[in-house]
Amino acid sequence: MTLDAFDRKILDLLQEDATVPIAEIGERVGLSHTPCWRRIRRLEKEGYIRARVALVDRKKVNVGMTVFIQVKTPIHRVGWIDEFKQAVHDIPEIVESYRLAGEIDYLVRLVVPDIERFDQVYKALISRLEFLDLTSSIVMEELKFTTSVPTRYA
Amino acid sequence: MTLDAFDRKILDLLQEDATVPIAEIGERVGLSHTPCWRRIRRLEKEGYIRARVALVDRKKVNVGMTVFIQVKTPIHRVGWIDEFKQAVHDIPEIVESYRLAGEIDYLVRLVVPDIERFDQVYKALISRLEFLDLTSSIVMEELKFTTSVPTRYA
DNA sequence: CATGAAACCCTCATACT
DNA sequence: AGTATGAGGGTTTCATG
Repeated sequence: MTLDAFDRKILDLLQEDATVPIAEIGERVGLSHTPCWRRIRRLEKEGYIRARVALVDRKKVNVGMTVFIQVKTPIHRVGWIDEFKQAVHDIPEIVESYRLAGEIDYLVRLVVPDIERFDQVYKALISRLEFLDLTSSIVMEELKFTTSVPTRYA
Repeated sequence: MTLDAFDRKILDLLQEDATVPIAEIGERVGLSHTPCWRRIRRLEKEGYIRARVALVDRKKVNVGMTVFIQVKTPIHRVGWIDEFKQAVHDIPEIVESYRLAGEIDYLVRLVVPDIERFDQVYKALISRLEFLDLTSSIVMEELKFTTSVPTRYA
């Protein structure tokens, strides 16, 4: 099933601010409240809207520092990948992790209060399993971070 | 001002699911609804809660592919940084961008439907401004992506 | 799809223990 | 912080055009 222009506009709005009342969403996209509400319910039911969450200000909760870790995996050891996934899942400071094609095997993003705390998390990670290489890159400035995904291809 | 255990629990819950009624949040954290509501209002007022948004399923809206671009900036040209920031801001496929300390100057994450579309965005980017070096890494697997930030340091 | 109008729940506010 | 209470607003549903 495909989305029309109304659906895309609704998603765009809700991705920016999910506190807007349905009636107002309707106004903005050019729909009255009932059909607008039906569309939103459909988008939720069919899984286009994964969740509605509160975004917390990182600096306010004292995790203003972001660090990326580039991971190279040790040569084939059975179970390593599962252990790594488990570690990534367990450590709450890790907010993103991806397996990449190319030189680097995994990329990890984590948020911490400061370098000291980062070092603790880092040590906790390398004590859990072995790595071929870990390269940490400290973030100096966040240019963009949005949870809003383009809907133009939907 | 600092947060207590109640505040942290409330934030943890709202970061995972912001549709839970206040009365239920109160139950879960061990507070009755009025004080719970007061805390949430305070957390919002003081900026701990930045926004409430809908998270859209990337694959459902046809941007299932994620690519990282590692950027090396050309040697000092006035205005380059501002132009780069503007480009990052303008391109909706770019969802994250950071300035790093170390070898790589900037890291960019973007979401697209497929390699062809990525190439279009890539070309659009390099036609806007010059770069010393761009290295793209395609994401094979997303191990973790959460908007939920640890509250243990708050 | 639009309009209008219910019924219901939740939010928000207040007063008091 | 808890309990109680009430007004208001938003959500959800339905009937009608």
